[in-house]
Amino acid sequence: MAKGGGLTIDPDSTSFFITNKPTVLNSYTEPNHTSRFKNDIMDISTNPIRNSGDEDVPSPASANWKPVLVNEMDFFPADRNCSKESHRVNIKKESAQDMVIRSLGIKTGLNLTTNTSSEKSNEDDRTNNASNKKSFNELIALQAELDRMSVENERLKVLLSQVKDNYNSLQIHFATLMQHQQTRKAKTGIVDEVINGDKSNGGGLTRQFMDLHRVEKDEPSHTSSEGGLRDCSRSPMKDKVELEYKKQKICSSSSEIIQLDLDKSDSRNGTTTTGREDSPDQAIPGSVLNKAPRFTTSRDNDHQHSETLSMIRKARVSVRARSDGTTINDGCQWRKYGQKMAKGNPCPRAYYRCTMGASCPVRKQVQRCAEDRSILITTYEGNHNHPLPPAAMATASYTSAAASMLLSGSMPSADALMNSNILARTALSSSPSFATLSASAPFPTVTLDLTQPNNVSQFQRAVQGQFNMFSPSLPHFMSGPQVFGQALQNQSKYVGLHSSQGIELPPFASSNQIHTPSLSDAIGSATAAITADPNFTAALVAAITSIIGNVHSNHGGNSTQPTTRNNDNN
DNA sequence: CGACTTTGACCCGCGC
DNA sequence: GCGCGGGTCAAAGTCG
Repeated sequence: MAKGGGLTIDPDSTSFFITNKPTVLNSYTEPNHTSRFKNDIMDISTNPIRNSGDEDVPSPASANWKPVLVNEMDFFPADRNCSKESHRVNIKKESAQDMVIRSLGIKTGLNLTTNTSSEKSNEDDRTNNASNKKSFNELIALQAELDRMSVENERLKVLLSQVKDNYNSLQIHFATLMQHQQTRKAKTGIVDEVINGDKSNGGGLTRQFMDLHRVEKDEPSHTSSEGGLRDCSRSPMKDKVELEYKKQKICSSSSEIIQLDLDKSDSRNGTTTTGREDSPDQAIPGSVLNKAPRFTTSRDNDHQHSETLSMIRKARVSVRARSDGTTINDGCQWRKYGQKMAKGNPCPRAYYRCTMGASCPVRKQVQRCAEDRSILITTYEGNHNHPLPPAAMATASYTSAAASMLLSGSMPSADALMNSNILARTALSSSPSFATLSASAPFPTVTLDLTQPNNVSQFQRAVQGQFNMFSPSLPHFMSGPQVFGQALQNQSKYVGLHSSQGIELPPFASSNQIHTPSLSDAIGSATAAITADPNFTAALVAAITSIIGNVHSNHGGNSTQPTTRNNDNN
């Protein structure tokens, strides 16, 4: 954003950020950037009558007219249709404003003039009316603006509520999978790689998730043999029926298992649980749901909780982009604390730590691709514990959007989020090449491949389409101004201009070069920002793992998984 | 002089 | 238990 001073954007192209709240947005506004929204406010409140020839509103034909810097969101899509020339916007607004005033003028005019009509001269009346009307115009305009913002606020509240529901659903799904695996472990006593994962706090847990669906799929066939291990008094047929029921229950909705997990975390956090008020324990007597919680102790839950946190902490976002520099300029400050030669890659891997916060845990690894050394692979890990600078915030949208697409796909409902098959399909269909999930990496990793211009273009289109739909399943932070910053629009338009014109995007600007904004930089800082939201990271981990698991099961454990790729390229 | 980079040593998990 | 590899530490060096 700050580095995008030279970036001018055609205002017609900012069509997909119309749903944000203006007041919040302004808090992210850099004062030296033109804001159409702020201009609108100023036009209405301080300068209601302005002709197209006014000096402070340069005409597009004039020499000093410049395209509008799209540094903020435009909340008035109706205005956008005629907003290419700012003075037309003013005229239109004035007309609409006058209409409002006229429509209200009957009432207000009577109130203001009836008491004075018989006591003052016509000149006084005209003077008073003029001044009253002027101030009243301002009041009316402000009131109208306030009303509009209130409506927008209400709409955003509804949207936020929907997003919260979606997030809860995702969390529930995650907890379900965890609990299901824990239950199965407790039942069968099978010692597999999951247990190995317990020691490694991250890698094994990933595999644990990847195995979830495979295990689930194989469960019926294992039931007869494992039944004796679990409980000799239970018949295989009974186990099978209960397992089938459990599978259905897990796939369809939340359960007591989930509720217990949520309650645990809630009590730990000192917050209250939203939603889930049913008590399936009584509702389904004798079902496996009743028994399932008994297989897991509080110690197991604690361990599971720590595993979850660890996994969340280990979730990574990787970006592949071309760059000549040693690293990408992503808006954050990094300190190099190590460098190692990684196996299978002649290029050293550098380790960086975020130094913007006192004890910011965010780290990133930078390594050149072995096959193509012009490609720089940057992997981010951890959550920022400090506010991100505008330069980093601005570009956060891209990676966030990529992850969002993986999370939400095109599905508008929370149920869709629960359906990881759809998620996987969406991940395949909507982002087949520029965003991939790593199944073989030790940690769940989202990889954005921006080395191909087509990918950039595709990514930009997908992001734009996603935001146009503004799916309710979009994570809540995705709707915030911290993500949809003004420079995002700059960046997106920048990308759009280049991609649409078939011009290859500039390579990564290195930190030690004169910096010009690029999508690659945007991605880099966006990746850093995406990790700033632990809730999202948790949801991301859940979604990724569920996708991986479904792909795993859908392909019957086939190793050739089209949605996965090892971003290590080793 | 402080911030940052370099680089060898060290720690730890994992596979054999 | 041992070796390997990834990740981190910390002292020394470098730079502005």
